[in-house]
Amino acid sequence: MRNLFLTNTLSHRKELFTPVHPGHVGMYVCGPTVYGDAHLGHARPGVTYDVLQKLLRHLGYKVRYVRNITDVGHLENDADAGEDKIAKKARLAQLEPMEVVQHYTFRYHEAMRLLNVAEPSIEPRASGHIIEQIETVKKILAAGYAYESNGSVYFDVQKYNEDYHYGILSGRNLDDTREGTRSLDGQDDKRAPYDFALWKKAEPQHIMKWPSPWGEGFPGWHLECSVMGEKYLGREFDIHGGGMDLMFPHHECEIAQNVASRGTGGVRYWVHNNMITINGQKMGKSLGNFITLPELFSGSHPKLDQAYSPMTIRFFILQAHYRSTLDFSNEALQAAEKGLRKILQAYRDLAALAHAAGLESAVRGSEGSLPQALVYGEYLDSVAPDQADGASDGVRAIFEGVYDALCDDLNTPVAIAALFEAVRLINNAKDGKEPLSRRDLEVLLRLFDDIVSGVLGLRDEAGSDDGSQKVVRGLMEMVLEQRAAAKAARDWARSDAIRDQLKALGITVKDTKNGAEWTLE
RNA sequence: GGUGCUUUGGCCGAGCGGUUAGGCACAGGUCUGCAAAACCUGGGACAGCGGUUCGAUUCCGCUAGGCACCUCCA
Repeated sequence: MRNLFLTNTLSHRKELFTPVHPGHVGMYVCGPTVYGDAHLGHARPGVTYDVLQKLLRHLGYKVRYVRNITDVGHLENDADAGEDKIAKKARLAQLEPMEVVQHYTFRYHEAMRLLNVAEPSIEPRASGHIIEQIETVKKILAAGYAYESNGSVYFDVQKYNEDYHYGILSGRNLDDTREGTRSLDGQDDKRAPYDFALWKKAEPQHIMKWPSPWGEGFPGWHLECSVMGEKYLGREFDIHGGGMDLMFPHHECEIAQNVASRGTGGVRYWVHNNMITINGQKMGKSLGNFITLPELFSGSHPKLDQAYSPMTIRFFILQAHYRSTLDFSNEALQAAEKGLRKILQAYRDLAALAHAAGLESAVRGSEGSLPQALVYGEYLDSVAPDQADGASDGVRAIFEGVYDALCDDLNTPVAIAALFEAVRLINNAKDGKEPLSRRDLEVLLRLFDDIVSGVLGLRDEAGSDDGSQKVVRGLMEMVLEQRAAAKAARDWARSDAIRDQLKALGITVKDTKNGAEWTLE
């Protein structure tokens, strides 16, 4: 099995990944709080950890991927008067909180499906784990790292910091935190401003509340991830992912809760993706500068010059390293769109070349030249080949370059650069300039199936097969025969008219040496 | 105020102590009835100032700009 290196936020350096249980990986990623549509920022962790889990599977690990849905406990702010985000949305929309949750959970799933993000193995909800959360609060109280106050329970950061290091993940100490913490009104129940809620007392008018030893209330936001991570992955598991903005306080609190309740931080590798920015500034709800995924897919936002397909968004994200900020702009998206098109076109051509050599793609259907998408929720179970024996030097270098890059802290941009080298080879072969050997074709096809389609999850949207595709192909063949006849008769007006009419339908026709080709936008 | 990150050609973005990814855009060429695509070739960058070094874009320091977290945020 190839070595995989990941940057661990705990140590601030790249570490060789070694799982707790050989051959198995437990991975937990913070999912969305479902009180609004997912925006471009949410696409980043979605895609990043999707690629990570697909790579892990491709390297031969059995992966259990847990991604939660936060449907209770996430407050507008930390003051006692802070309102639950979902309860607030429900109040404004005059809906049951669970209606809000249901609606946006569905919308989130739909956006992830379009982005070709595979379903997690388990998708637990905070509201479904109230009992477990109460049990954990009891444990922390029993250990002496929490206190009850007026029906709420708070984590005693000061006490914890005497025995452990609060700030181990984010690299700060309590004094820094103390200085920076702003004083908010209505924090009288807490002993210190940096203490955080494990259990919050519910006001009488609250809808989302549960009985507990401390009265009716609801769990604190940080608690769910500690509890559900332990429940499904064990007291010590491999990877915990999330956005960098969650590092503090969310993940810091999670570690503190873990240590206080079970004596271990619980996570071997903390992985954090960076933010997507717009005009150099973080895209976020509070800044009001975010663009939702449905808006991006339809182009319905004043900042958008056009609609961008889900695959364009996915490719755009993968062209930057996950730990760098990535700046949104129409120019960057359009460049990504063209680059993606180029890779997918080469993939089609590769499949055709391989087909001619008697080789079949593992991904596409048995006929036609379009590589088919992997079905949602599926991933290639084929394990990465160790090497590209027998291939030419150029192909071997590409093969190794791709795997080395992906295994080097998930360096997708470098892997993609190597794939563009392959595109050049494929194009040369297609033009008959420099034919690829059968073995080269075999290795490249396997690489594209495994990596482009499998791990990177880039699929050919135009070619998604829904039965009617076959009919369309037949019709196109007929139409292009008519046009070829017109051309043979040097009836340019007619041949151009056919091409223009097809163009109006979104079908681009290109004349090549081997006859006309067409692509659907 | 505290902590950390960052500054790469027209744009997006990798990377690295010595041979400087890739994509998009641009220019020239091949091909073509035209168009498009494809292919080939090309120009161009490492914020500024010092230092370490045989040699720095890469390491260190300073200056300037930008960003993130410290409050909810992927």
